Amino acid sequence: MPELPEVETVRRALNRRVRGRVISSYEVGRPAFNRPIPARALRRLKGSRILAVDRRGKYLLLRLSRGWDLVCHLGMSGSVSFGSDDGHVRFRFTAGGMTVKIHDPRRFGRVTDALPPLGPEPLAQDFDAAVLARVLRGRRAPVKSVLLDQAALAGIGNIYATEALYAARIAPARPADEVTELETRRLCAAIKRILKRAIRLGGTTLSDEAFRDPDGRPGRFQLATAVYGRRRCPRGHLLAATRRPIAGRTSLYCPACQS
DNA sequence: AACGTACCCTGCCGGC
DNA sequence: TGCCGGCAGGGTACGT
Repeated sequence: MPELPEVETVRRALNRRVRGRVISSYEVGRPAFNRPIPARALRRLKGSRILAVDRRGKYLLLRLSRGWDLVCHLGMSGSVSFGSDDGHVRFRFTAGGMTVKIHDPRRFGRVTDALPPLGPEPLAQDFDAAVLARVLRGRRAPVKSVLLDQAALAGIGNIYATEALYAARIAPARPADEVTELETRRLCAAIKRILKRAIRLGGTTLSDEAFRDPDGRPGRFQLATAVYGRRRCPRGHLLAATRRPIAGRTSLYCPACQS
């Protein structure tokens, strides 16, 4: 479920509530996530102070005293809550009297202590068209596949890749290394603009059961999408959905506006 | 190395 | 109304 803007929304709320607190207890759900939480992480959890909550791509990082990070990924259906949400709790901890729960019906989320290799951070100061050009260079795969590849570029998922490619007027199936310099500049600007706007709107909530922030509030970016979740583009063209998915996901695009 | 595919899970939705 | 297939915002492990 959550892409960069949703994770950033969670990060901010979490940071406000738990920074500086010491973890006093935790509980692993039964069943927990699909992948187990490493025992070495659980062993040193209790007694660690949360120095800050950061984010890298779609990962939440709890910066802990004793020099390590608890790394949380919300998978496709994960959410973080302080209070409610009593079903499907896969992991929870209490820090300074505040209980944080990770709720995840599909169990694709994971809690661990190390990050996989990740590409550049699209909202970092130094992310520009030259960096994006390096990401795309030498890749014959569809440009959308490369955007979704977390080792190439961190944080982008299907919603924001779809929106950014529409805004940059690039068809998702275009081979990445055939994207021109001008298009790369448009794509870079679109990625930054769209991610920032989505963060400002608190992320995307596609349905009642979908993403909520830790206080239970839905996002509002779904009201601002140009193509995702729509039938026609803003210029009135009928959108197409690729039956042959790109990178295992269906792709929505406007054949008239994107090439 | 880069790319495609299968797989991991549960819940919802539309079609019959 | 009820059942069933298809689909969903994620990553990972493989084979080529």
